[in-house]
Amino acid sequence: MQADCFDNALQKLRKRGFKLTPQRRAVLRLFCSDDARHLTAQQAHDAIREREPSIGLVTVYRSLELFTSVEILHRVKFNDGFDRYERHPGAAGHHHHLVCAGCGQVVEFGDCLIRSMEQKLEKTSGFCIEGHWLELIGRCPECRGRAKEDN
Amino acid sequence: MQADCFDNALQKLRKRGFKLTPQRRAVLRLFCSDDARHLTAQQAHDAIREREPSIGLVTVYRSLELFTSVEILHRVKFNDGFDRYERHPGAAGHHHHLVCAGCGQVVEFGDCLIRSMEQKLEKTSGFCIEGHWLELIGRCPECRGRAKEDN
DNA sequence: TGATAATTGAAAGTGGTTTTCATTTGCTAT
DNA sequence: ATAGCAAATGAAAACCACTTTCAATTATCA
Repeated sequence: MQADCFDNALQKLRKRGFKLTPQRRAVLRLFCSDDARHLTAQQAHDAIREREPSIGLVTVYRSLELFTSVEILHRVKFNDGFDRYERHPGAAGHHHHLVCAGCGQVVEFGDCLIRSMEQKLEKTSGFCIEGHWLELIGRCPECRGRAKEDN
Repeated sequence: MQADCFDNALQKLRKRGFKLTPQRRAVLRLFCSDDARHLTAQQAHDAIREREPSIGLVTVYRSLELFTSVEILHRVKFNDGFDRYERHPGAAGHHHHLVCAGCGQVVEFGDCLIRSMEQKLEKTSGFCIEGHWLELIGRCPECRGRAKEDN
């Protein structure tokens, strides 16, 4: 749990006139904890209910939407149909995701090689490129080991 | 309409024991036409109904699913929530999509720069990378012009 | 401390896609 | 040709992640 993360977010909400409810604090607390990464709304709801059993899934959805709109969180549309949320990376934190096809764990990586591809493409297509979306799918070391055993 | 495309697909279905119904022929005919690219199920249904008014949307979905499973078509999960289908690119035809944020038109491009990124990442992460998914979002020349006029 | 507008939770709604089920239809063996 | 049968179709209902509605609650401020 990073205290700055939590306090900065609270201040951001207060400054914009949003109410600081226990439910919103609970969602913030979760995403400011060190191990909360790439959570789906359902996963976040499950985690929060351990401390706050009465919180509704709908409220989690609404909090995630609100926090995304004020750039406290960042919404990532994964190809499995579940949106995921992570702390907003800020100006310098652009990255992509490597997802394990076996266990679903997610590893982040930078986008060092995409910019040059975009520049080439802008010349050949005439498009002005505004953003990109990259996801790699693979198998983590543990799941590769397990696959070998199964054979 | 490319005759080989159509005939090859029919033969593939027959070989695997699937029935050659008028509905399946109609879906194949559409996707073997030269201008059919990146169609959603709804778009395909609309197009097919002009010649085959009685075909149901459900049957189109089922045909697209079947053709994807036997690698006649390729399903692309776009971030706008609509799956799109295109002719299966075969061994050498791997590519990605550049989507115009204004009009939605789609341009394909090769993936020349991704392999080297993947190799680097396999070393640092220990993952065995099995696939990737890349979509660029931009604005085509026409939509850029229109945006200027509006200002 | 009370007024009030925002927030919450439960239930209902959305929209793309899939499943169910009764009917129809290609295909194969006669 | 044609009967028999499994596979395919169409319509309606179900699915499922997510969003909206609405009445009840609550954080904030005068």
